[in-house]
Amino acid sequence: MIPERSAEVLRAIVQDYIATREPVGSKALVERHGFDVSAATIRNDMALLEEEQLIAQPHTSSGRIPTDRGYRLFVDKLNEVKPLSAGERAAIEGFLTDGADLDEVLGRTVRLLAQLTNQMAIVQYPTLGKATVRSIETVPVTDTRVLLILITDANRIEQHVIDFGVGVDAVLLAEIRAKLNTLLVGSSLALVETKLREFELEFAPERRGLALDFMGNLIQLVDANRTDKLIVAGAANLARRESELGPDFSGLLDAVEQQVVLLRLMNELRSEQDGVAVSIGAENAVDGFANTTVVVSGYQGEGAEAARLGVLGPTRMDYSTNMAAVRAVARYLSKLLEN
Amino acid sequence: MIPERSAEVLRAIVQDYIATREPVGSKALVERHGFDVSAATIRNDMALLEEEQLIAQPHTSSGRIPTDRGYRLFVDKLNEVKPLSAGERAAIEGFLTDGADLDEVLGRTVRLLAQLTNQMAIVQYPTLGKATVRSIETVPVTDTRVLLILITDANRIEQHVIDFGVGVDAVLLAEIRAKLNTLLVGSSLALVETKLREFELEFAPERRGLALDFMGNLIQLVDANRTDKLIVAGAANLARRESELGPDFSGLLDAVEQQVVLLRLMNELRSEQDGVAVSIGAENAVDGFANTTVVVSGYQGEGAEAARLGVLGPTRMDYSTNMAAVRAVARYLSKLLEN
DNA sequence: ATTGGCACTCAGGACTGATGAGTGCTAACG
DNA sequence: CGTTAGCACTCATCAGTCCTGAGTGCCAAT
Repeated sequence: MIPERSAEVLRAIVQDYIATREPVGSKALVERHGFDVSAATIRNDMALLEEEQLIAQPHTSSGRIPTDRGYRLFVDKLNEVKPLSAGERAAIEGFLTDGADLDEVLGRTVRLLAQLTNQMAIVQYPTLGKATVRSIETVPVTDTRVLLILITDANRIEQHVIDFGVGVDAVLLAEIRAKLNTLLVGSSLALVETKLREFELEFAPERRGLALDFMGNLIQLVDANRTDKLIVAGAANLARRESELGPDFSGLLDAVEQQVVLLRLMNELRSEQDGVAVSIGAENAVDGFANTTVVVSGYQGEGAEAARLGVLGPTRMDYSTNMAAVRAVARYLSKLLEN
Repeated sequence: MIPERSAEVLRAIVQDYIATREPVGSKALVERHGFDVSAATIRNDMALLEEEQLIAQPHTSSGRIPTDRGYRLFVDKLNEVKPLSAGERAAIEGFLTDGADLDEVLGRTVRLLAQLTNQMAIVQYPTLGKATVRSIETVPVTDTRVLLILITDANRIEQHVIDFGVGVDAVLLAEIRAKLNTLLVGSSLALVETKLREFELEFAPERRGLALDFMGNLIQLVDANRTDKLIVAGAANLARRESELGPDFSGLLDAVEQQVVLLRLMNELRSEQDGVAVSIGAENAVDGFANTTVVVSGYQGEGAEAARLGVLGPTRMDYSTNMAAVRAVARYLSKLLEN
């Protein structure tokens, strides 16, 4: 176990390093943090911390910086998530007013989070695995094309244009739609595909072409709903601190654009205390993320499964502020979506 | 007027500079480009080019680099847009297969363009000023919410959830919808707002609340359509060449995220020869874009007004390849959208 | 108009020594 | 035993110096 004062020293090192972006030495530590011991004593503590691999020296004759493990201990044990300032609370409430449109709400959320933390913000769309079908609608677009609309009880609406290639018999289409509604309304999205597979045979052969086309597209639509989707804001914030992000900054941007790595990262993080999870540096276990930290929290929409939101920045970030902001925004968003 | 050989020298300088990213000197020029004159002669030509502000010296004793004006002359007069390689053509055709969904097609397009040019790619959604209303549909979502759908003859579909706050009378809603369809089908989007304003009074006072709400949302939907919208891909390509983009790279990313500056930039560019327009460095007249070049071309969707697509990169870019790629992708996309 | 020759400029690399922040260790202290 | 003062040591950083070589501009000769 690490003695009380040594832990205090670690906390001081992390705080100073985050503030100044310079390795911090024993003398500066005593001066700036009012320790009642001499610099030499602090040095002994630092030797201990170094043995535990919580801090490291960039060069032999330089001060110390926290390691990933050091940040981890700081986040887990030493860091008190400070409450947001009144201004920040006001910003959240002002920004996240109600709006019927999910896209719009999430778009505002992600920009708010980026602005609040000065990091890159990420919001994952609610996954719909547990949502159920409320209704299936069709709207003719041209004589060969039909807009297929899927409405779920999570108030989410997905649509897709089907191009049948040939002229569509409106009556037949209406019949198919009615049958599918009867079959599917109220059932969970996860079950739609199996139900449809069983249902195929109920159509007379001469109608089957159209029906199959229809159902194929419906399955796609459901799948599209289950595929996770991210929106991102504040790439510029990342660029501004590029030097702290290691050599492969463009690879990072690539990963963000591809989304797949980010999704994995967010989904692997199970939130611990306070609903906020943090993954630091090498813990990310992804190429190019060695110098980045991801702060994530979950949020819930009505009916929808939990999804996640968070920020991404250099390991040398302000953990207090960012964790507080992520937590607060996640809560507000959950509240907002419940209406 | 600039003599034949001097122009040739400028072309050689631009090509070498783009290839090597180093200032190019007279001797290297003679060696690599088979000029039949001595280095001293080339130096005289360079002195002339410098007088015309087409090239400049970073340091007194260094080779020359092209100025914005130099690039401009190169693009206008000296550059032959080279045809795409067979592989590139294949990539375009393979990538841009048909798909009924506009979002999807444009998304694929922008990624393709980013990959083809190794720059950041931008695609503007087709503006709908000249499109006409094909139909207006409504789909109930909950008892207080209705999905409003606007379908235009440009095969574009926009939808928005209206939250009436109170329970909706389905019959009344259907009536309103029918009336609006009668009124608006076939009329251009630009006229929708005026027509609606005149129409307001035709509803009996007790029905007016619902109708006004409905019509207000419809106007918003049309407006949303006229507001230009961009999608972007390949930010990582930009980051990879950050050093060439001047000091304020993060400002650039900011501008891209805000979109408004980019939109202005794209819309100000009127394409000249070959349908491809180029704006170089200071010509952009926007803060932070001093070291970037924007290559833009227009494309047309059926019925829709021309929109634009292009790439953004450092002034020191491969103009031939990028102009060719932008032109080719714009053409393919136009062809694709006509179906 | 072109060319060879030549003096000149200057960025960049290599080397130097001084500075100072910061360290680890040891011996003394309470 | 924890703490402290003292001290020798390390090493990044900075400024200064010198050197080299690529590249130039100009001039007189062709």
